[in-house]
Amino acid sequence: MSQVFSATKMRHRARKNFDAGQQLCVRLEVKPTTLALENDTLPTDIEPTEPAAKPRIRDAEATKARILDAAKKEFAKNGLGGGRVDDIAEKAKANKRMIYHYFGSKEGLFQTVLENAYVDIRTAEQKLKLDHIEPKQALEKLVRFTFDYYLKNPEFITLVNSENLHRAKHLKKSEVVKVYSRKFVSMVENILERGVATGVFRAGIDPVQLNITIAAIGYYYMTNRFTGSIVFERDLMAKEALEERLRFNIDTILRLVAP
Amino acid sequence: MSQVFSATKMRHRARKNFDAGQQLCVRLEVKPTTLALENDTLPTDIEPTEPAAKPRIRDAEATKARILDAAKKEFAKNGLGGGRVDDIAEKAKANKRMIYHYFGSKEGLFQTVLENAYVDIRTAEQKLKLDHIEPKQALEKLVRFTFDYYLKNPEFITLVNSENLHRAKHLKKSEVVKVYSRKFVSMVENILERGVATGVFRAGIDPVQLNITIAAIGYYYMTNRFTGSIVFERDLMAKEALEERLRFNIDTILRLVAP
DNA sequence: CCATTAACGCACTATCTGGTTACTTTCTTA
DNA sequence: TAAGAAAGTAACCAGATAGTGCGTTAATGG
Repeated sequence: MSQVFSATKMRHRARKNFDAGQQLCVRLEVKPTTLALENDTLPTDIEPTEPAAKPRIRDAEATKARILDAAKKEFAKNGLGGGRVDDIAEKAKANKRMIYHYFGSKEGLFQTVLENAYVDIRTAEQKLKLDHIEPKQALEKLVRFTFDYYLKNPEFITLVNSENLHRAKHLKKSEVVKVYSRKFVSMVENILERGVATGVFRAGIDPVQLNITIAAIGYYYMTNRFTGSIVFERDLMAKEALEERLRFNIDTILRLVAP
Repeated sequence: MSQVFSATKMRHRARKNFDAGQQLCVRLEVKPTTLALENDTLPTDIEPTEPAAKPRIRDAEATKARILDAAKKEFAKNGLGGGRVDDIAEKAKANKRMIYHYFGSKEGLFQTVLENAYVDIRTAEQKLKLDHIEPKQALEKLVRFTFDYYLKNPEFITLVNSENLHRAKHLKKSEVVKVYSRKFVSMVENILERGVATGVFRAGIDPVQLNITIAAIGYYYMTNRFTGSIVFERDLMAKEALEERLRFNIDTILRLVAP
């Protein structure tokens, strides 16, 4: 009857196996985890899931990181509105209070997650060092990278979609993102200029429009992979389908910039 | 003190200006709308928003339509998870009970809204009669239509995004959508074939890939109009920006299919 | 004109959910 | 090593929120 659970587990149970009118009583019987051993003689049917007094180590940075990671997954899966703070805390193996301590609110947490996501992709793009590669190859590499990045980081797409549903109110506040974006645009601008000079690209192409198009042909394919697979009656995520799409995308962009 | 509200309004007030422990008493004093005039001498400060005993007309189809319209707006604005059934009922000037009567559940309502959205765009596409136009012009017309449709019906985009967040579980159940989609793909296929025959298009282009690309370059621009305006530091929704983007898109597609 | 049916509406519930209060425990440093 | 700061925790709450039971009212058809 009086099995000992960790307090967290208990709360979880109380929520799932809800028995109207009793939940409060059950909760109040529970003692904090660390005090559990103060009770008098314990029954023998206790499972020793918690070997001894676990020497809990404190690490603010690690906890923050775990929360951010869990939040990224949760928001990516369910959006900002559908994401649950309780679930994030549980997945991060952190107390919900910590989330409010470090990030202030659910929206504050979302903003940090989103900001990090943008910094991540922009950083990865800078690492490509496209300025040092021949223009045509640089462009192909960028198309390939963009497609692969969306493929391997589908959370990025879902987070951005969520943010657009909220009219970019969180991103507006971020100054870092603007700095990174400027660098990115000028990178593509540089490729175009070099290509025009060599005569491999035609002149007069707006780097922003080109950027948008490169992102679009990959982004749309990924974000609509579920409805797309139904509408077009083929598995858009099959290996061959992905390879075919990437080839098509590279072809599209190279034809677009060709003289 | 004893102002007369419609029962619906009253409920709304009770929720916003919540005063714990009193809401029930307030509610119970309220009489149904049609009985409001049975009360004794009315105070003079009543605004005659409801002229007399309104002869409420019954129309199942009209009510359903109002619910669907309100639901489309609500789901488009807040997603499936963020959309509120109470708000839909209020906006539709219908009772929440009717939503469950006609659509079974929140998800059932969403599914109907989504299905209608797909049927709407596919119907509009069929009306273009692209089979009877010269291939090059047909393709340009399709690119233009797609872009304009997204521009004028932003709900379509948000609904599709929401559906993809839920891995297309609702669309999977819809047979109508598949039939309409098939027609659409074969329409583009026909344009391509005719163009190849005339020699204005190159051979070997997959109509599905072309379709995806045409959709992508418009869809991405619209769905990311908020974050995009920040990242690229220009108002993507300004008149000139929209015109420039459309020109760029037409150019992209025509260069893609050119021999 | 009456009775059946279908449209409509109110009050209510079980449960969830973001956020907070009021602590305890561990770490750091003076 | 004492004491303050920082990290961590459980319990709790007010206000939503999807969904329902059951009664009322208008249309319909015999």
